[in-house]
Amino acid sequence: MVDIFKALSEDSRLRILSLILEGELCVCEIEACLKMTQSNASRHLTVLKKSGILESYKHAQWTYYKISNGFIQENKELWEYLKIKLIKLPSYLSDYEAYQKCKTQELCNCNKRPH
Amino acid sequence: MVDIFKALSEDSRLRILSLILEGELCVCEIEACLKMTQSNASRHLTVLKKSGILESYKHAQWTYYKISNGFIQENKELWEYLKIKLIKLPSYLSDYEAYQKCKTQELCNCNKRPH
DNA sequence: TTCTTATATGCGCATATACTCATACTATAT
DNA sequence: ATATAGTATGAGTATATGCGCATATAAGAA
Repeated sequence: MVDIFKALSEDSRLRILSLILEGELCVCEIEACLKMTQSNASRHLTVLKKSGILESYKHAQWTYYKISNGFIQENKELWEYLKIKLIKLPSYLSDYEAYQKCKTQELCNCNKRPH
Repeated sequence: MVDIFKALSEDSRLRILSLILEGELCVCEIEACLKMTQSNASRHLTVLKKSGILESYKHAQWTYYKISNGFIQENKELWEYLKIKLIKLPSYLSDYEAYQKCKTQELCNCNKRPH
């Protein structure tokens, strides 16, 4: 329980989650949308994964992160809370715009994703 | 949002909350039930209050802390989550026993509380 | 093979957090 | 006024966390 809250108690990680609500993302997309360094993006995603909130799979060079089904099932109320509150973050509007741009610009080639 | 999660990302503070679910408590009760130093108890309660999760009132020498109504109203889903999960903490059983003992032993005179 | 791309991680630094001890503050009791 | 009880907070210390930089690893492309 503490691990989940620790993972959630950082601005950058909440911003990451607010975008992952829209669907799975790879590290380079986070890096581009949220303008953070690659190592920083990777570390935050690792924290979120270790807490059980995210899960990941690899395809080619890319690691795709998405919300863990197990997390949703075991933390229904918290998940509902996050869905409501994350899109109300002050950063969300501009982050979501950047996310839309990323999608059209295909900054990395990760749109080759299997799903 | 981050402030709430930061306040929740510490074991002692979750234990404090698990007891405050039962009703309001003063600092010396936390101190006695959870066997922490007075300053430690006070600081954790201050963190929880600053995050908006707890509110407090003073009566005589005592400061009583309880869940903030505003917090409950503005964070319904999170509050539901906490009510379910806090009593499942590994520490809860023995903490709750200590809490019961405190109540009967009247360790401090704070049972003179107005409510 | 060698080069490129995407990701993960070791290291060092700066800052944040939690703890203890001592002390200040506040309200009551004598 | 002085003593006592409950609480809050400053100072110092130890640990945790987040960051950038450099590098390692892994998978594809040329």
